[in-house]
Amino acid sequence: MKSDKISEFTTNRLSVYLRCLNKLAAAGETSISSESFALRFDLNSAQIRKDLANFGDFGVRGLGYPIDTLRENLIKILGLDRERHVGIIGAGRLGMALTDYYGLRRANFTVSALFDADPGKIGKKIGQVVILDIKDFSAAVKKYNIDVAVIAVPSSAAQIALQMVKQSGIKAVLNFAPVPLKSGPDIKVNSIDLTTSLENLSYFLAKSDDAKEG
Amino acid sequence: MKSDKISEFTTNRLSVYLRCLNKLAAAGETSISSESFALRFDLNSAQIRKDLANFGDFGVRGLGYPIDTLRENLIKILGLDRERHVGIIGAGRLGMALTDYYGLRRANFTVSALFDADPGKIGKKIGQVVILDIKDFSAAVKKYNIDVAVIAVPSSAAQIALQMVKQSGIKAVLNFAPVPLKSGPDIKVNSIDLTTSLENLSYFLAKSDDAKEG
DNA sequence: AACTGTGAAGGGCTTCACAGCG
DNA sequence: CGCTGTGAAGCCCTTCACAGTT
Repeated sequence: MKSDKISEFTTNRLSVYLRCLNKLAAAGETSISSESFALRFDLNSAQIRKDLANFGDFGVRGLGYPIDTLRENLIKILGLDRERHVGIIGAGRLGMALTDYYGLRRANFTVSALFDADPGKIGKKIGQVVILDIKDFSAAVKKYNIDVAVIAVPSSAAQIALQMVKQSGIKAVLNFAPVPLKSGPDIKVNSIDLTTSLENLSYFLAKSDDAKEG
Repeated sequence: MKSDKISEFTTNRLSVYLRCLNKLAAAGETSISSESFALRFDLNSAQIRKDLANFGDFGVRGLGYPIDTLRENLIKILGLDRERHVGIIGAGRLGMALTDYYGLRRANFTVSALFDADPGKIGKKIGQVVILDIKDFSAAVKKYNIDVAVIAVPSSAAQIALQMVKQSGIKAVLNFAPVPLKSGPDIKVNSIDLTTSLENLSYFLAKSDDAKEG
């Protein structure tokens, strides 16, 4: 184990590995080789061995990786063994859809509150989760021990929302607004940019069109 | 202009550039240098010049890039000048939220239909968009000229959905199911993996926790 | 003088290939 | 013999540095 500086490519793959291991465990499998594991993704087996070797010697030469202990190790490495509290900023369609998104629960993330500026929304509930006034954000962060913020507001409001998040002391942010945010050090902002994904598909299709036409 | 093989890193940045240019144009700016453009993202100016130089000599030495013509060029390059028709598979919360997501319209994508297997949903409408029986998918693809599919079904159904999409002849897919899909050549599958993004945040927080504890 | 376009250098992620262990 | 763990090679993306253009 020599975890210097782990790349995001690596940790993202660990997340994928874990989901696959969960399935294998449920199917009663007890061990797997890097080679047959790699076949389940579009990966080279050395990639998998290297990824895992960053965190420990989990494998057994001649046999492969024991599934149960590898699962437990990945859960610890990814921090999925502790509960996280999430505050979602923006109670639009996206914010509401995320509120009872099962993937959050599976990652041990609990949505503690939704926030919005619209007086017509404040006080309403999405399932168990209440919509609070955005003005009470900092207070709610302390009250509910919120450690992850989700930015689900229009692009024009995203930078201000991030500013508020930073001031509240939160260190981890998931951003859905399709704008480059100035974050700064010591805080992690993961952006999910639907617009870029769509335009990337558009580029691919346009390229194919052009190839056909000449 | 020597567009051999353009990397996805490049096209994704082009998408971000374009959005910024739209803002600049709306603000009445007429030209911008790669250096001051780079400051708006976390990028090196050479990166921007190289990205653009893949597609043409859009700049003017001594002056920078004219905003209007660069915008028009990026729109053409990304294929945003032609309308695309989208079919969304899965009329759950996510599918419905996407149906009237403004980002789709902005990229010149029109949602033609939603598809679901639940008889209780079939026939209902989300705004202007009707929910069709998934069994009629291939017919609807032809009828509406659908060229982009969005997979918004549970993980367990995602691979089957993709199979159906392939058989219908669609070449571009946006997948929200957090599973590695076997796609094959000649078809482009962009996955948006919320689970990985969340677990990546979890990893970051766990690492910080550990650093504090020793 | 200002700024683009680009060959060359640099840096990082992936793949190869094999030593070493069970 | 099978499979892991890993140094070295390969490959690709980014950054540097500067010649060339207006």
